Amino acid sequence: MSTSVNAKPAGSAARRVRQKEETRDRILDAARDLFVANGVEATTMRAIAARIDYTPTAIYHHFRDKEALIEELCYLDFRALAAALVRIGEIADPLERIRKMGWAYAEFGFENRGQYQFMFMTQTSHIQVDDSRIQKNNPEQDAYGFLVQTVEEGLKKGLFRPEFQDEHQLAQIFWSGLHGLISLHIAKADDPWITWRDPRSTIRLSIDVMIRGTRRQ
Amino acid sequence: MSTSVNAKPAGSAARRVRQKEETRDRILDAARDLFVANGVEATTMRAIAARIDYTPTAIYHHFRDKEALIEELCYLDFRALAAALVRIGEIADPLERIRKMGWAYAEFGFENRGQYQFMFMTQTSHIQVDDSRIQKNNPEQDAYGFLVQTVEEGLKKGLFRPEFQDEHQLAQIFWSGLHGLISLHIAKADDPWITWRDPRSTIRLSIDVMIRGTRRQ
DNA sequence: GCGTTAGATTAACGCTGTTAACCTAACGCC
DNA sequence: GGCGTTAGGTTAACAGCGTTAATCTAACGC
Repeated sequence: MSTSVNAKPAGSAARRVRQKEETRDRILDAARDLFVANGVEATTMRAIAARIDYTPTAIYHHFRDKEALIEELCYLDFRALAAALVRIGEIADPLERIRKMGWAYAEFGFENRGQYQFMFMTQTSHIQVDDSRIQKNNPEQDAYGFLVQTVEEGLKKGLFRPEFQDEHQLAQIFWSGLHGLISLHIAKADDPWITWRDPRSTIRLSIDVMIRGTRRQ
Repeated sequence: MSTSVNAKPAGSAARRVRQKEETRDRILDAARDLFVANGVEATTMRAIAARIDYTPTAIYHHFRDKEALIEELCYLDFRALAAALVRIGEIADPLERIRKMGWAYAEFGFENRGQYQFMFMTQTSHIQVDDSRIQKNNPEQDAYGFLVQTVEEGLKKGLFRPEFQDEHQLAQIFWSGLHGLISLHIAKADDPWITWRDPRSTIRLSIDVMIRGTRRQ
């Protein structure tokens, strides 16, 4: 995954700016690699710096502190997730769209365990992506808003059983059903206590269960 | 929640043993309080020691290191969870038992957010409760085993749709449906991005969805 | 050519988990 | 009853952590 969102600026003396952005991106790439490999907590600023042959202090010229670095990666990953879901928006039937979204969401989680972990499995009460950076309800940027919209469409078409009235509550049921399996699989994958089945097969069944359990008749 | 599992030993010169156990329990109680209040990572050995007026080094006479201390609390909490579920075992109908177990499980999670977090939401690939300490499949000690047994009973009675054959896979669907909501609520409770609904109400609906989605006809 | 600027470095601070060395009170034993 | 042994506790210290103040230096605009 490329770290930079926009193209680099070109120009005569604006090379400085470009070089600074390149350094910034190298920091982000190194941080992502180490976060994914060893976890956020276990990754030190010194290790990130060493990987790109800088001193730890250099990072602080690009990011306020370690938390700001994590936050920036979160922001990029939330956009990447939304981008992975967005072409599914073309599917007309809301239920079928939910099915495909769920599948794509789970795939993102299993393929990007490290990112998934610090996007959804760590307490982020203060690490919050600035509202101004991700446009709420824009499907290209806000995956949760996209799901809520799809559920709302299904509600309007009367596809769900009458006890479901609230698009947020219903979206949260779908979301957490998938998140539960993905996150348990990430946290407890190596735990011999649990006899794990193939997670993708369980995800498929789980989506079926949730759609069958919520749709009208 | 009491930390000690067994009664203290009584006797003439075995007071030493009893006193050591009392200190050990005070360490565990202090650690639990701080873990729950501030999280595992943010809680320092020095803070735990200070809370009971010992030096940090004293803890190391009772626990190998911080990880062993966490592991001990995990062990106690897994037993506490299983104990909270065990009287539900009396309910005859497996589906109704699953419903009640789910409800009790979620209640445990919402009421013990700190414990829940380090029981199910943190990577425990090395922190593993010794197999010899919790008896697998004993409902009083192994909550997951209890769920699998209940699902298995339902499978034998033909209560589930034919595509569900595997008691582990089905148990994992039920478990992760609840875990998803509990863990998202713990990790993202303060995130203004998500419009949260009352979690207990969503849990009730979610259990209904999963039972309706899996039961025969 | 020169003052200014900004990315990078060196050195250090306070904090963390952990350990070696020691201290001391209570034990079993003669 | 005195004594070596034991074990829970302390003091002091180590290496490594995130972070920061002071400094160095190379390139910029004028």
